[in-house]
Amino acid sequence: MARKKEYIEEEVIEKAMEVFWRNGYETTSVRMLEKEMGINQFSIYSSFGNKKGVFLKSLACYKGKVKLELIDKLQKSPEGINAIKQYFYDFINFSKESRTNKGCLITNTVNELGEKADQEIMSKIVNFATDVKTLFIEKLESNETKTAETIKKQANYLMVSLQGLSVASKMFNQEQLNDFIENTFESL
Amino acid sequence: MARKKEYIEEEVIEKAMEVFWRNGYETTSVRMLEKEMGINQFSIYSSFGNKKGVFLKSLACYKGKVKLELIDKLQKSPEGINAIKQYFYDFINFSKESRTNKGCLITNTVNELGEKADQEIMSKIVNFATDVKTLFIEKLESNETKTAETIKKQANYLMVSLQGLSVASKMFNQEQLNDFIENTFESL
DNA sequence: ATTATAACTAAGCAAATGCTTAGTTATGTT
DNA sequence: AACATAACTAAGCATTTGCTTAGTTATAAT
Repeated sequence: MARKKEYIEEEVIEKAMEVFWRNGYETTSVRMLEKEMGINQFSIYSSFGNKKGVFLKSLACYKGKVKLELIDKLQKSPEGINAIKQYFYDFINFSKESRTNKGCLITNTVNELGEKADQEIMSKIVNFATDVKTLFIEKLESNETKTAETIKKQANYLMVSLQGLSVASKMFNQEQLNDFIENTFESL
Repeated sequence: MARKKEYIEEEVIEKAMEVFWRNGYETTSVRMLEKEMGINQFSIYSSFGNKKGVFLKSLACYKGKVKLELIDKLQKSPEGINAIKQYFYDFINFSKESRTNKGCLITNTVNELGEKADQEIMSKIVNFATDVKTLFIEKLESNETKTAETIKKQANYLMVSLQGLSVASKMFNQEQLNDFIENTFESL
């Protein structure tokens, strides 16, 4: 009946995600997306509605990538707290682009948009954070001597620490990041 | 000989700093600065050269404000590690604007611009971070049982933790932030 | 009072922003 | 082969971006 799409939406969104990850939401222009995604603006708007639409799909794509490269490994690991520690180390490599780091797309977005972030964007972010925290709690529960209160507190601690790692990876060297991770898990 | 300025540069820069702090560098437009600083674009450009010039002065202003409201107190405190802990708590209030937090302007900037930040901006940021870290080291040294190696590691740990607190304060509640701070200082 | 100087106002510049739309091309069904 | 449909190209829209400039107004030394 009609012409076929010359691109695969999942494929071009992966490219878009990379751009947002590198540059942030506001700094990424539709022209940049056009170039990196390799499709015309018309196609972008007909597939994803608007710039925010592209970003929302990019967040979903990021989530998928994190699951595949980080979450699954953590979930499968027989270790408790050490598995989370490994997750911290893995995250650094995950976010590494050449010499420096791009941080975490979620953390980047929170930091950029803060409270004035769009509803839909914010709920996707909170959603993601909750999933990670839940998994951390599961892993912390493998130590049966800890009370529920302790586990809750430690999960909060780890979540904030992870945010710190994301930002710090952009300006601190590997040694400093290692010092951070080692010290972070010393008290747990 | 000539007309007098109708504004005080230090005063209008304080306004500019607030805008950059709230919105980030790229998202802040010269029109926004014009409105908030209460002076015409001509005056902005004649006093500060360009947008980057305004930002550099804003960073200096921020540094002064941090010194006055946070650093001085830390420096004067007779306590060691507990003074740093208090610094963490004080920082949260310092960055608080109504309900949510603006984070730390320095951290915000690192996170936004990352490695592609302008030379001058980056050196101002590194400068600031070094000063804070030096002070942390001084405070850690008040415990004479710690080796230089331990102190170095703990200072790195605290610096990254502080970044985490900055970002996390934008989306986490007070209880979660408290859990973080308490746990952070547990191992020190 | 005249004059040189600099701070002001406001209009305007090219380029970039997010998004749209008129017109063309390919595709599967009849 | 003809047709309906949707994906394509590319030009264009109004608005905003950082920055400039022509023209006016206030100031202080002469």
